[in-house]
Amino acid sequence: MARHVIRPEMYEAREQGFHNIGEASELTGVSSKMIRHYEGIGLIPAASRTFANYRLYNDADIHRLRFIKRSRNLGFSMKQIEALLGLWNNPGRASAQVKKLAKAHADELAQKVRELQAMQRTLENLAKHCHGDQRPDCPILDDLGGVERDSCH
Amino acid sequence: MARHVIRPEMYEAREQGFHNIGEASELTGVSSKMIRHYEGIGLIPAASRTFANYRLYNDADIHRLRFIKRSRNLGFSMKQIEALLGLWNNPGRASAQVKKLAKAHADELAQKVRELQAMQRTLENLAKHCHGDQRPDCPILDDLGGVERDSCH
DNA sequence: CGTTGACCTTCCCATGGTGGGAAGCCCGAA
DNA sequence: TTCGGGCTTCCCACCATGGGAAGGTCAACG
Repeated sequence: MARHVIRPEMYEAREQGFHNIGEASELTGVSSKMIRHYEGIGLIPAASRTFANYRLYNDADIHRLRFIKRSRNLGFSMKQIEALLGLWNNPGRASAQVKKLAKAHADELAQKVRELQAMQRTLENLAKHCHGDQRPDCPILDDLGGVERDSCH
Repeated sequence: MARHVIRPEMYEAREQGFHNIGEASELTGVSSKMIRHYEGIGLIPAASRTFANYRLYNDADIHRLRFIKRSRNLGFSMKQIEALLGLWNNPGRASAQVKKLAKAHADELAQKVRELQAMQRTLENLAKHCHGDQRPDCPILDDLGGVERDSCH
């Protein structure tokens, strides 16, 4: 069993399958900036370091970062990801808890979609009635300015 | 014609149809905080003041704030609103310019909707395959963790 | 007239994610 | 040994909004 090396040199860390932050970034799609940030807010544990203070990441760390990346891609917030990570690392979890989180977020997304679609519909409608030429008259500006119009149907 | 009053008292300002920031906020739905902020970033001109340094808003100011509020409700950014306000106040504008801005924003919204819907679909799909009971096995976590699955379409 | 409570003023700080950049140290290859 | 790039920490920026402190003012009521 090897001597308990707390802060190895870079070359020996690499031999043991560790990655520096740049490699971790490439392997996970999470920028170095954000990896440090996630450590700062406690979303990932503080990385071990080389003698020269470089951060070191093992496969489990990479895995965790990929989990975070994928969760971000699905629009989860940091807080939600914190909860998801907790469940992920808890063998005694109930899948119902995970499903509840996922459904809640899906509902948030659906709500957001409805809001954006409402805006979009309104805008398309306004744009449709704007002749879009050199004249200054514009129902879009009229609407934004609160002009009373007979909102054609 | 009345004496040129630069900084009147509150009571005489009110007689002349001015509102303080709280009233302006109620009339427009824009918070006092944001009204001050909009002034700070130059989105609205610096308000006139009473002798005691209270901000004063006339009907044109209220109108402008309503325009901003409505634009925000449609999801326009501050920069876009700045441009819209410029067109609104420019009698020589071409409605084509306004329409272009509106369409561009509508397209942004549509893009955002597509992104959110993709997330939502993925999530609903994952949740569908999660039994959601007391057992820890969970395809949602498996997916987030990057477990290779035969993604049953 | 005085008190009181609501309002106004400026100023600083926080949010959520992400990025930019400076100053200084370190690694690896030529 | 030198040099380009990567690493470290630290601060600042974005966008839009809100919270709150400290202090001055207004309006209404007794």
